[in-house]
Amino acid sequence: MKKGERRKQELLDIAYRMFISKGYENTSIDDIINEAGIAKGTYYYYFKSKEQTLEAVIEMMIEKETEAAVSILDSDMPALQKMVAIIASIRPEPEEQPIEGALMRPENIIMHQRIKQKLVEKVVPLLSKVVEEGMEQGIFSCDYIPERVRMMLILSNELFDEGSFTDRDIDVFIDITEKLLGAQKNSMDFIRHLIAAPAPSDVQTANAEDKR
Amino acid sequence: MKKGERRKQELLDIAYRMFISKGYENTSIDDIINEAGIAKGTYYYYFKSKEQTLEAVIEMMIEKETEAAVSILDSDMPALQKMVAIIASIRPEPEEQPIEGALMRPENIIMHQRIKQKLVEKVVPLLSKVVEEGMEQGIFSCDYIPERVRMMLILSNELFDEGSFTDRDIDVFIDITEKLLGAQKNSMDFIRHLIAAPAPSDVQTANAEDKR
DNA sequence: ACCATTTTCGACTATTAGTCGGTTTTTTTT
DNA sequence: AAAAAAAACCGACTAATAGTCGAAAATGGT
Repeated sequence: MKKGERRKQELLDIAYRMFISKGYENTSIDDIINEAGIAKGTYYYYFKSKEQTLEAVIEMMIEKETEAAVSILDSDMPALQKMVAIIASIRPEPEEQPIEGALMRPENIIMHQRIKQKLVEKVVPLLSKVVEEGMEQGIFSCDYIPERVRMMLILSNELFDEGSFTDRDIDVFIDITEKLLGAQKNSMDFIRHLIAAPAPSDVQTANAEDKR
Repeated sequence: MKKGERRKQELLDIAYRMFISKGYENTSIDDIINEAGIAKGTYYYYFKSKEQTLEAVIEMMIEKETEAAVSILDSDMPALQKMVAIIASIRPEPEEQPIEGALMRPENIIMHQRIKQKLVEKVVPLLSKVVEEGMEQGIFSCDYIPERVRMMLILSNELFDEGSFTDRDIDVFIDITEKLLGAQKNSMDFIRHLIAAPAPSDVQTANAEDKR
């Protein structure tokens, strides 16, 4: 009952790596089992189908990405800072960025799409909590919070996940986010640093800046 | 030089119908050629690959859907009315709605995604023109028009293409669209009629809060 | 009638997801 | 420790399917 779990995790890790690097469609079961050094039957002892493997892999990714967000939520920073931190935490890590933007390549649309969908699903309640806190702190002012948060996330996903966005996109996105949540003009300028910046660290400074 | 064109169109029509009704993934080349009564080789004489067939089918759909929009643009209604008409014209026809919401089913994500993407690409310039006209008419007031229009379309696609949206979603979408384009409060309520049929429009309360 | 071009054919290959009955390994029971 | 049961594993096999290829048939101009 223990060995099985380890094996399943091993297969999951391999699948994860291969899906990311070569894409879901371009990864065959044979690829996976060769890498793992096991037989076909063993693979299907652990997974009902390739499809289901994808499901599990995505589940795993989302889990990993949201657990950081949850701990941020439970901390006691001010709402805006939480927002910064959470949004930063759900941006895909560089290692997860498949080579040559493979995630955006046509053959990987499925995986990409699913990840986005699940991520939104998971993050909406978290960010909604933050917005509620922000309302108490007088930073935000709006109704229908989950719906608004969801739209914000959808927009951010669709606009910025693919590499091709402009400064104008960012400007408009900030503008609309502020209006969406009823925030002060320019109060959400920190978003700029979360998106475009090739600079690695500096998540802390984001908050420092918007108190002008 | 004539027969070929007809045949290609015929295959395209068959592929279109089958992709829509059974989904892209669930339609095999054999399905198509059986329906058409031709041999494998003939099919591949006209199409390089299944993938490329999908490309052509989508091209065809988009073309059909946008040509109506273009003629609306060229007419001389007031801007708001044009907007209504164009948005209405790009909503998928019932016949194109695959059975049982097949377009949203996982196996059809690819096709669905591509259609949305291409449609946005095509419609952004058209609606941008309308918004420009609307600005001259004093209805809208904003900068970065194409970016804003694009966001509006992305949101509408992601929110309303799948069946699962609420009245709240519509309310927030209207609110945000007005703010996005700098339109008068409630001036874009007509969107409600373009999206959902069932609900009576009494749920006006959404924006009552943030009037300041 | 002849040739070139276009169109058509269908058998064949290659890849791949998934199945199945049996074998080995591990754990539990006696 | 032996036997039984359960878990983990094996790999040959099936079925589906995208795509290839060389040859045959239709077409059209001269």
